Amino acid sequence: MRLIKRNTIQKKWILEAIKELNTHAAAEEVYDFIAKSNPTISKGTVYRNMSQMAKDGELLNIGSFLGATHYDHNLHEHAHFVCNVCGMIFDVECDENLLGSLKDTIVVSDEYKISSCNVSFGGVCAKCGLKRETI
Amino acid sequence: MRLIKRNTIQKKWILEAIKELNTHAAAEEVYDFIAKSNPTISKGTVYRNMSQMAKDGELLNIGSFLGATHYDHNLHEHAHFVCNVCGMIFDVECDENLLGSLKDTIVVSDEYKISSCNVSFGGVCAKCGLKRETI
DNA sequence: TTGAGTGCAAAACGTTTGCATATAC
DNA sequence: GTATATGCAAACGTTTTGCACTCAA
Repeated sequence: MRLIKRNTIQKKWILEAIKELNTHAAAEEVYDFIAKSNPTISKGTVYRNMSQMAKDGELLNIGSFLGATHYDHNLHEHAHFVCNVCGMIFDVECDENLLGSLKDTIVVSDEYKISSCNVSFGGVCAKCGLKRETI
Repeated sequence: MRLIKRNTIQKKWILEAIKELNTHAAAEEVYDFIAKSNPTISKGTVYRNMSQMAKDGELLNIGSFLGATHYDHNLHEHAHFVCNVCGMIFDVECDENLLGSLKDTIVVSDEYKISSCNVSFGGVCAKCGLKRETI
């Protein structure tokens, strides 16, 4: 277990970037965004911090889509829609009670202890759907 | 669009392997399993077939966990639990109606068209929980 | 002062791809 | 016979890692 935790400026940049981007960003996007104003930051630092922050509950790991792991600064439990064409991720407005109660309704098992719940939908977004029709 | 589809022996091996393994296998595991008896099969073929079979609905892509994409031969809609320590994946018995109705209850949006739904839980399985206690 | 965290570069990992060959139809 | 699917190996993009150095506490 980690006992001491330092507040580095890099970690501050990363949290700010995810919030400002507001696109359920992957590490690469966050790195690119920060590097514009602070080109000395390293990719390793971004990857290291983002996965640690997810473990610490400061970010939500919402899953791996189209090859990259995406994070959410919105810690409130909610679902996502992922466009399988362009990779765009939308927040999904679904029955809050239903989603919230999903965890409680599962049959209790002594095989595992649940600590997180991930609901994601896949499909095609309106923009990509239109593009396809015109081809 | 693919017009013709051939039934190769490799595809047969792959489907058999996933069913026999019955572990929500990733491509690497399937390759290793087949290679024991048929060492000439190539990884590229396994990857190509598994992703195509998922698109065709012959397999279910249940998501990317701990770095690899996992598939299910059980096409019936159900949820999964993933152990964040050992990567073991369990089928989760949860209220069937609840899971089935989740898709229907989401607020209709003209931003996207949903075609798949993925529910996964994360945590620690009993085996890994025990190991931790003894450390 | 000191060790947690950084920057850098190399490597690891899962996956995709190009191409000549083999094979299902 | 023909074009799809294969085997192989090289390449790709994401992520992890080792190491010397920096800087927050």
